[in-house]
Amino acid sequence: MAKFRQNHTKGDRGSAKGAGFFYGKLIMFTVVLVTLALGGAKMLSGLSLDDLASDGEGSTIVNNNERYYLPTSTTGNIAHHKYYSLSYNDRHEIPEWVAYELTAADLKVKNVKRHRRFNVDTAVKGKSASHGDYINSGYTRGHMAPAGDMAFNKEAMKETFFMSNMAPQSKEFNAGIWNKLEQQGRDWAYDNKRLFVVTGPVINDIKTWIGKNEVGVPKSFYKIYLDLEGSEQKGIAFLMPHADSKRSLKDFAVTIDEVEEVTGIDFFGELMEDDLENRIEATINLRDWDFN
DNA sequence: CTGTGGTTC
DNA sequence: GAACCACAG
Repeated sequence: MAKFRQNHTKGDRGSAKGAGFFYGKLIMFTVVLVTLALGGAKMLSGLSLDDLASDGEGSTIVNNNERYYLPTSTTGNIAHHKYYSLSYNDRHEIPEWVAYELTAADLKVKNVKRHRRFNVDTAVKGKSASHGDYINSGYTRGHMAPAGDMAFNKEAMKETFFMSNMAPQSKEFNAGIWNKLEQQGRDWAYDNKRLFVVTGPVINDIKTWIGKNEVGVPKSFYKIYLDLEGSEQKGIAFLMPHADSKRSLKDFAVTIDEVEEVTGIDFFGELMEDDLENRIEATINLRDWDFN
């Protein structure tokens, strides 16, 4: 558990320019240090984050000035932004996962106005979807890291409007049950003080492509909430068909293991002790989560 | 909250 | 381009 959060403070964030190099070095250093500390006897000097990720080792990131262990990447195309990290699939031009922390403290901050402009994410490699790909496609740009989760800070919200954070969603789904799930997550973060959130489309199940850049339209989406702060450490996952529904969110709850099987991603392999990981990932404890 | 389009400067 | 209002779910 102590491995989840490190002793960084919110005040010592690097300035915008030049921070990338510093963080790059810092991340590489911490990856090596932590991996060795975890008992890995491998020679890791010189390995980059992407090497580790594509080796299925997971990775770490200084995000919100705290260090997190991230899911494995099937593409090795990881981008670390100031307020979230993502693994990008440039074939379909959508992320395979977007990960960040969601805290009660952030949710208490007065909301900033919704950002409008969508920007190409220069931190990911390969093709990017454009604004135009979504226009008149019948699909809206669905945030994986929701703007509503990053409303504590103008810059954080702006980051959620990177095209790399988008996946095509029908407006009914986006504003419907998906929105409901996001709101439920904010309520849980408020109650549990701090959640770790991983969200994405199911990449290997694309139903069609839109726009000149042929952006993949997923058949389903997942979202995982992990709570390591409370007395009862717990996790819950949701797997949702890409269609609006009037059913209860409970009907879409699955184990983290199930999402891992469907996506081929190892979400918390480096995050927890094996026995804790196994218990949390194999179990759905609906009673531990207070549904609205 | 999730999105959209249109207008103004 | 950014800021603003208005609309729909």
